[in-house]
Amino acid sequence: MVRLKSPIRLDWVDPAACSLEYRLKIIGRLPFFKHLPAEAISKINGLFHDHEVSADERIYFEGDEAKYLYLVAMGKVKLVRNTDSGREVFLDILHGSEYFGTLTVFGERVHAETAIAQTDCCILQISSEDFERVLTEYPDVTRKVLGAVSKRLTESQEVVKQLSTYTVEQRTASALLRLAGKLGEVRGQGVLIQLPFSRQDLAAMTGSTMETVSRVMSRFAEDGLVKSGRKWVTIMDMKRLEELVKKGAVN
Amino acid sequence: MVRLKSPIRLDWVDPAACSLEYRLKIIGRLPFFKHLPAEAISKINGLFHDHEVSADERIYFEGDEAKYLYLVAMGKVKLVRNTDSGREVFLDILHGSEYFGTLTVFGERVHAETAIAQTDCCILQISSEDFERVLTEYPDVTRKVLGAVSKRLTESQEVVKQLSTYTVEQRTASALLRLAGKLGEVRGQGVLIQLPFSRQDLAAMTGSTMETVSRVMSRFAEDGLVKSGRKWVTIMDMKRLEELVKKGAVN
DNA sequence: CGACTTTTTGAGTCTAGTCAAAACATGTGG
DNA sequence: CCACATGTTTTGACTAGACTCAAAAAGTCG
Repeated sequence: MVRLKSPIRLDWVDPAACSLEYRLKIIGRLPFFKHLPAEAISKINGLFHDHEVSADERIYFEGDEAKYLYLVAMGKVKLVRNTDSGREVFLDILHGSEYFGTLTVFGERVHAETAIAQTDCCILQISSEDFERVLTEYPDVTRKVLGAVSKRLTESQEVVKQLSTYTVEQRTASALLRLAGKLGEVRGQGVLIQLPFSRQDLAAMTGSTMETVSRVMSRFAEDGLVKSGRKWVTIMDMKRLEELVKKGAVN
Repeated sequence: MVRLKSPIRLDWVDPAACSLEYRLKIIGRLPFFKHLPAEAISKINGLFHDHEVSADERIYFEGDEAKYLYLVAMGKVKLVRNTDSGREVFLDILHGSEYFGTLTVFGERVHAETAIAQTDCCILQISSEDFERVLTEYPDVTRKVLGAVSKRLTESQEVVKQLSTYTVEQRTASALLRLAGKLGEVRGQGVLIQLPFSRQDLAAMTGSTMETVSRVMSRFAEDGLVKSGRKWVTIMDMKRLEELVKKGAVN
């Protein structure tokens, strides 16, 4: 079997700068703010503080007091839960203009998950009190936030279903498709997933182990479904991957 | 091994009647309405329609258009998702004064799950439009609803974590404790779970199979952790079950 | 008392986990 | 630009937890 040596270059935009203009763009793109007029966005912007985080740094820990709502301005953030035995369970990956952080406004006192910068990031944060003020001033925002949280609930339930009934192979295929849907970038024949993630990460996403995922990926590569290397994956055959998720076996 | 012959009687209150008084009590107990004054509750009550459902009947199906928000007035309702292969994945069990149904207001168009009456039930329902009117009239209700949905998200993520890392034994113990927390009733030495549920149901809750769950339950019974029979379970030793969830083995 | 469901148990198989070692990729400094 | 140090990925061998199929046993209800 031919092994590929880094056929694809991942090029990272180094953040380092969250200009005012950029902040406004990010905030204005949020599903629950995007319907607001420019002045409102500008006013809300004043309530956010920015904050650089380098790859692998923790933004907050499970159990920390939930004081802020965060936005990803640049880079990617992953949400995980740690088990008592130290294993990491992947919950979600976030990028441009997505929010995270369990807000006190939402009824929870502490963060239920840990947020880790998957790449170098620029993060915006707003305090619980300030956010509450925004909700009071713009009541329709609350409804949009409700929609956003509902959507995450639905997604989480989908993961529950998959973990309950799919094999590691199916879960892996499904995870790759989800990532491609969110972070995919067409590159020649395939779709490159614009995110550096290891077999360990993929194992956390699928509730499996590094070794098993590695075996699955090797099989996928042999069958021409993907190409991959150290911390990168390109999907070469979406269609067959999708079929595999449904039917549960490589044809 | 000694086998027990129905040591406990499950007595079911037959619904058949959702009196006005009872309806008001149910609606007023909802986490997102309970802070409202009696007149408001009474007014909101007028927007709800009641509706009897017998055990095992479907209230709505996954994929159905999401037109109503539902409340459990009497009885228990379970939420499941069906896999393509027909397997049932358990999501949640609801009883007195809990809501269900993905609302269009929440941003989703169709129900993501199927709702099944686990016992005979009395269900209250309100249309999407009417509920939206309530939200507009009482803005703080929206915030409470947000809290309720957030809580479910957190719970769902906990299930994801458990499915990813726990053994069937741990998941079974955890499921029993969760049920006991919600529906438990002290009976002599133990805590009876006030819900008729089969091994099949327990398998759906733990992402496992009837047979495996049966074996686990037999072991639990031998070790004096539970007593159980056809469609009922009594927990005899909470503490050891809890330890088992954490440590992962019967000491 | 049957007829029907649900639960239990057994035997065999397989998926996926563990432990361990080798192969490979990447970045650094000489 | 190469050689090495380090982290990542692959592969192998073994084991164990959980699934499948099948049949017997136990409850439940009319």
